[in-house]
Amino acid sequence: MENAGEGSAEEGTVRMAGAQTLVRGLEVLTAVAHGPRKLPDLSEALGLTRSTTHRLATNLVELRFLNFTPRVGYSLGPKLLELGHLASRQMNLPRVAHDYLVQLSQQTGDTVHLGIRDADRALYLDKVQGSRRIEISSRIGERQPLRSTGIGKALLLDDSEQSLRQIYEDETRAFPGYRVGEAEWLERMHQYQKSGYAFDLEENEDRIRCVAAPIRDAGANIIGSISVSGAAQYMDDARMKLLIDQVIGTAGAISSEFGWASNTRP
Amino acid sequence: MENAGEGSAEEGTVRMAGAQTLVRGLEVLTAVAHGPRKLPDLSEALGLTRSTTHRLATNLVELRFLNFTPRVGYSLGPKLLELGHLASRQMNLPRVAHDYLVQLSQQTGDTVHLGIRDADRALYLDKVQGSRRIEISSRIGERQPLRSTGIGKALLLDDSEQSLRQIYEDETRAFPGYRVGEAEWLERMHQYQKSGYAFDLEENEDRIRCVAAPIRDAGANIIGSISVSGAAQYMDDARMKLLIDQVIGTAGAISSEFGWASNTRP
DNA sequence: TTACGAGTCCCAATTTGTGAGACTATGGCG
DNA sequence: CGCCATAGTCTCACAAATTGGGACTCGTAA
Repeated sequence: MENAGEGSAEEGTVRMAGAQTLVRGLEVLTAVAHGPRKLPDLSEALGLTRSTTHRLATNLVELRFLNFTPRVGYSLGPKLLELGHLASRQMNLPRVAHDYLVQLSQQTGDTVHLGIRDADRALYLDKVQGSRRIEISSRIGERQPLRSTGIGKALLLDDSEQSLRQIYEDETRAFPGYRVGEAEWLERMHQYQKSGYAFDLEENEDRIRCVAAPIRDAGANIIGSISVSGAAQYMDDARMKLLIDQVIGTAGAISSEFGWASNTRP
Repeated sequence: MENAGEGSAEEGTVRMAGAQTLVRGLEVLTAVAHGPRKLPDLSEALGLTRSTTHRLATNLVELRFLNFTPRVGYSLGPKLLELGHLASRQMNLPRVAHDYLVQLSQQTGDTVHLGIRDADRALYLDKVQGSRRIEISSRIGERQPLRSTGIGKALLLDDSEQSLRQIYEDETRAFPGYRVGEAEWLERMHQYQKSGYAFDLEENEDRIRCVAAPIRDAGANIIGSISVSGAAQYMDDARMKLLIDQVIGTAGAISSEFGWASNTRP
């Protein structure tokens, strides 16, 4: 009852339901994505004849999905810029992320949060309650400090040293009494930045620990973050270590909905 | 020598060389661009049967060019974000614009410039000499003031009142002796902002007048500008008025290479 | 000049896409 | 509580659209 039983994801070219021409055309598109290509390169890369490739490419050019520059090759066209931009307007993080959050919550049994950066605070956009009987005192729409929450720290993973200092000091002014000193905090943040995740070790709320990771868009910019939070009794160091992969994995899956591809290099 | 003689751009569905399925699929894509659509809407809008539309859409979803949300409809997918982003990396203004500049220069007989904003100055990236025997003392790579050049003013057409004042005052400090007063200048800029073009009335260089217009990207941001410059003797008010449409037209054509679509509304 | 590579075009064979409609699932309404 | 309406999914026989071999045209390099 599955569609196309032999769905072994070989290498891009999976067998699909009746739209060969469309699929091939779009494959041309993605083949060109990695840099301008000439017709023979394309036809070889896709395993198509020159005729077919040419017809496809010509149509894509006429519809402005590709540019053609004689003696240079085909490159991505304006229509993709246009659609890409419109796509980013249509996406919205909470809607796209929600299902992933639910799934992560079920896998871990813990409460999962989604947040974005709102000026100099972390703004909580979604919360999926875990199965354990622990209440976490966060609410959707609430703004929390960046420096002491998992969500917040994950949002800072691309910030410069200077920017981090700035934030730490601003928040110290606004909320005194944070128990991690500046040097120590910066040290930890550097570690998190290298590793691609962040912890909250009962810093923001007593007895609550979190594992968090950033969500990125097509430009690799951090557009949000997720965290798994639990009572310290369930969150010993060993378990937090285990959660890292799951949290990064889920964040990565959401990121790829926003066009992020781990192999995007300038 | 033209491509496709009968190119009356009726309404999306133009007849083209052998790739119906591809074209239809891409039409589905652009139909979804204007907001999430349900299957029946799509099939009616494109004049296709439900079956066909569904097959196309399904394939687009599998390739991540579309998202499907039950009970909501189809929306643009992550792959478009990804390709849009890559496309913007492949584009570069001078290369894309050059041919348009040459064409505009030939049409008008005047010298045409291309510039971008570089911090608080206008940076000249390209210059196409006109047919008249007039030397204009600009050079590619040169940085000029924003407030007194056509190129510069066109770059400011989206700036706020506050930002304009700031720039005027900064440049007054750097280059005293500009003959247009602040109030007058702001007044003119407001007029230009409303109209979508800008003049340089011998402000930057004696006896030289320009007509300029901005180039926009998919997000409607101003990414550069072009200007037609000529000796004042050839550039009376009447001729400048006539040039406006040509300059705006050329700027618009370049803009559309960058995914700008005049009908892009939030 | 010849040779070559890249792009363009043509046409018969047939693979592939098409559309009518049956079928399923889901939510709203009487 | 069950029935209708709506949205989406799937199948199949037919025919239309796509395919690819190869010929043709440029323009550049040798």
